[in-house]
Amino acid sequence: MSDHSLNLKRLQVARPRSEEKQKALLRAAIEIFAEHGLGAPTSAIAKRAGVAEGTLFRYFENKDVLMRAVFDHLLDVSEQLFAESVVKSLPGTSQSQAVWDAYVDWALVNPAANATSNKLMVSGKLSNEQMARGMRLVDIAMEGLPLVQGLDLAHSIEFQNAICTAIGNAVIDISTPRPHLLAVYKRAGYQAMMRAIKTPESSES
Amino acid sequence: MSDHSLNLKRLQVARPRSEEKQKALLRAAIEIFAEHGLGAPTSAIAKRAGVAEGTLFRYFENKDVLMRAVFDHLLDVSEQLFAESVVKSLPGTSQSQAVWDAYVDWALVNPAANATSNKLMVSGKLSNEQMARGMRLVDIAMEGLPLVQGLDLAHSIEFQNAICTAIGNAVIDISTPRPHLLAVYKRAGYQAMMRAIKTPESSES
Amino acid sequence: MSDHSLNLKRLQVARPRSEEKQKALLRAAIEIFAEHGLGAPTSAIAKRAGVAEGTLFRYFENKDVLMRAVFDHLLDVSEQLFAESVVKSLPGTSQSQAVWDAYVDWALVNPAANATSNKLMVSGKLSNEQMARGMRLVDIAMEGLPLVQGLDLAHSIEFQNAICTAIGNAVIDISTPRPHLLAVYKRAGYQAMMRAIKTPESSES
Amino acid sequence: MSDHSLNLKRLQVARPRSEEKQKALLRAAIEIFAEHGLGAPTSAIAKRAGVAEGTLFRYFENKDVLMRAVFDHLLDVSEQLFAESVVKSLPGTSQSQAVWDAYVDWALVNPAANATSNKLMVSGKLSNEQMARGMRLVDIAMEGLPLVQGLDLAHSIEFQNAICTAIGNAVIDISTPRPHLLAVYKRAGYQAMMRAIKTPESSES
DNA sequence: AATGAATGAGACTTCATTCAT
DNA sequence: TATGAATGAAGTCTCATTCAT
Repeated sequence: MSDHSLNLKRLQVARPRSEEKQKALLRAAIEIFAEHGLGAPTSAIAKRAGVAEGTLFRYFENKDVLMRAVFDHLLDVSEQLFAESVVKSLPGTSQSQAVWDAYVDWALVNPAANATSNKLMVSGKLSNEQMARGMRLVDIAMEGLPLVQGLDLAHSIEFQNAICTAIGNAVIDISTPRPHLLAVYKRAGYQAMMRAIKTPESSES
Repeated sequence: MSDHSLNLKRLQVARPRSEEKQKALLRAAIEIFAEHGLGAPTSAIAKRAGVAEGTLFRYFENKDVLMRAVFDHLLDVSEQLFAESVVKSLPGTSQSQAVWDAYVDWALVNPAANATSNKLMVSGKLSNEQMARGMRLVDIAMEGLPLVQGLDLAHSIEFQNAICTAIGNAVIDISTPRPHLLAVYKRAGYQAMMRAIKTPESSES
Repeated sequence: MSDHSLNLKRLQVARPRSEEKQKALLRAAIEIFAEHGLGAPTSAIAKRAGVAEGTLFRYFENKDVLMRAVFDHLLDVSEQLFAESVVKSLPGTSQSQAVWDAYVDWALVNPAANATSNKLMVSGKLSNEQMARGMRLVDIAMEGLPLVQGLDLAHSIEFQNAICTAIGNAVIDISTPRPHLLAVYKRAGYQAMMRAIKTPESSES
Repeated sequence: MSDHSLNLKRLQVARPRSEEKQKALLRAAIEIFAEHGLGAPTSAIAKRAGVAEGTLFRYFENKDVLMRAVFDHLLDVSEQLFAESVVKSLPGTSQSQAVWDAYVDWALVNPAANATSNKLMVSGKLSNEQMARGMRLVDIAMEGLPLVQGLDLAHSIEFQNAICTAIGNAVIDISTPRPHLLAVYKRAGYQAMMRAIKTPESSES
C-alpha cells in the first residue's frame, strides 16, 4: 500500500529529465507572459518552447508553479548580473553606478524578462519567500549607497529601496520605446536618484 | 411632491436607468479587480454590485467597455481631487505639495482604486485617448514644479513626469501596508522628489 | 393634483390597445425574420415596430405565438390575393394563369413576406391547423387545373399541389435576384408547370 | 502485432485524432440539425456524438465551421452518389433517370441528411465556394437532359436547374411521410420533370 | 518520458420574458 | 396600457489539467 502511494506520488511530481527543455519552457513563458499577459494559455507556452502541451506539466506541476519558477529564474539571472557588474565595473565609476547601468541595460536588452518580472511582482501569485528574496536582491544592489537621513534605519532602507527601484523602473519604462535616448535618460536618471537620496543638509540649518 | 417636470419625466420611462446601479457596478469592479486582478469574472462583479449577471451588460456593453469605464471614472475622481487640493491648500504649503498630499492620501484611503488604476494602466485595454488623458492629468499635477535641466524641453517634461509619478507610487506602495508611517514617508517622499528634479547646477555653486 | 392625474389617466386611455401597433409588429416581424432569420431577437422586432420591448408581449403572448400570428397574417393576405386575382383576371387569360401571375408578382413585390413565409413553413413552429390551412389555400389556387392522371385522386391532388408549388417557388427564387428577367421566367415557368401536369396520355396520341 | 510502419506511426502520436470521432460528430450534427434546426446547441451535438462538449471544438473550430464541414461532407456523399448511379444505371434506363432515382432514394433513406442539407442551403452560413460547388453538382446531375428552349443558353440552364431541383425536392418532401408511395411518386415525378423541360414544339406551330 | 487528444468547469454574452413604474 | 430595466437560463467557446498511448 505504502509502496503504491509512493509510486503514484512519484509519477505525479514533476521529474524533469532534460535541463534543456526546462530552460526552453522558462524562456517561452517569459516571452509569452510579456506578450500576452499572465493569462496567456499554457498551450501557447508549450508551443513556443517546442514541446507538447502535456509536457509542460511534467516540468511544472501547474501554472502557478510555472509562474513562480519563472520569477525564481529571473532573480537568479539578476543576482548573477549584479555580481558581475560589480566585478566588471570600470575604475572611474562607483559601484552603485555600475549596478545601475547593468540593470538598465539588461532591462532594455531583455524587455520580455523585465515586463514579465513586473507582471509577476503585482500578480499576487508569488510566495512570501519570493517577495523577500526580491527585496534582498534590491538590498544588495543598494549596498554602498549613502543612506538617506531623517528616518530611523529600518525605515530608511525600505524607503530608499523603494525610491531607487521606482526611479530605475521609470527610466526603463520611458527608455524602452525610445532606445536612442537611453544614454541620456540613464545618466539623468542616475543623477536624479542620487540627488533624491542625498542627505538634505540644508533643511537642518 | 417634487416639481412638475421631474414628475413628467418619470412617467415617460418605466424604470429609470439607475445611476445608483451604475455606480455600484463601477465600485464593485474596482474592488474585484483590485482583489482578483482584471481576469476576475464579470459574474463576481455583478454579484458584488448586487445585480444579476445580465444586468452588468445593460450598463456596459462588454467587459472591455467596463474596464475603460472604470478607468474614466477613476480619472474623473483624480481630476476633481487635484482641482480641489489646489483650492484647499493651506497657506504655508506650495501647490505641488498640496497635490502630492492629496494624491498620496487618496491612494491610501482608496487602496482598491489605486490598485485597479495601476492594473488598468498596464493592461493594454485602454484606448489611446485614455492613455493621453492619463498623461495630461500628470502634466497638470506637475504644473508649477521647476523643470529638471540638462535635457531639451520635451524630454525633460517626459522624464520628470515619469520620475515624479514613480516616486509617488513608490511612497504609496510602501505606505499602504504601514499606515502609521504614512506621514513620515509622505514627507520624506516629497522632499526626495523635489531633490530629484532640482536643477543640478545649483548643487555645484 | 387630482387634475393632473386625471389628465394623465385620460392620456393613457386615449391610447387603447391599438390595431395599428399590432399591424406594425406583424410587419416588423416579417421584415426582421426575413432579414435575420427566425432566431432574430424579439427586441429587434419591437424596435423596428417602434414600440417598447415589453409591448410586443402584450400583443403576442410569446415568440411562438407571434410566429404563428405572422403566418396567419400572411395566409390572410394570400387568400385575399387569390380571390382578387380571379376577379381581376383579364379575359384572355385562364384563371390558373391569373393566380400564377398574382402569386409570382406578389412574392417579388414582397420579398420579405415570401422569405418569412418559407422560413416559417420549415420551422416546425406552426400548428397542424396552420399547415392544413396552407394546403387548403394551395388547393384553392389549383382549382380549375386539369388533374394529372395515372394516380388515384387523393394522391394526384397532393402530387400536383406539390409540383406546382415547387415550380412556383423556384421561379420566384431565381427571379428575385434578377428582376429584369421576371417576365421571361414567369412565362416560362407557367408553361413548364402546365406541361408538367399535362395528362401523360395526351402526349401519346 | 500489426505491421511495423503502423506501430512506428502510432508511437509518434499520443492518441491519434480519431477519424471515427470526427465522423460521429458530423453524423450527430446532421441528425440534430435535422431534428431541431441549425439553432440547436452544440452541446446537444456533442452529447449525441458521445463526446465531451469541448471535444467538438477540437475537431471544428466553431459552430460555423462545423456547419460548413457538414455541408461539404454532404456534397461529398452526393457527388459520389451521382457518379455511382451513372455507372450502375440499368441498360434500359437513361442516365438522367438513374441520377433521379439515386437522388430520391438517397434522400428517403437519409431524411436527416436531406433536411439538414436544405436548411444549410438557406442558412446564409455557407461560403460562396460552397454555393458554387452545390450548383456545379446540379449541373452535373442535369447533364444529358435536353435543354428547355425559348430562353438564351445561360438563363435556360439556370431555369432548368431550378425547375428540376424543385420538382425533385417536392417529390422527396411528399414521399418522406408516405414511404409506401415512393415508387409511384418517384415515377410520376420523373415524368413530370421531363415534360416540364420538354421543348414546346406545339407552341411554335 | 513524451505526447496531444480528451475533458468539463467556467468565462463571457445574448435574449425571451417578467415586472415595477 | 405602455414602457424598458431587470433577470437568469442557456449558448458558444476557452483552457488548465488528465490520461491513454
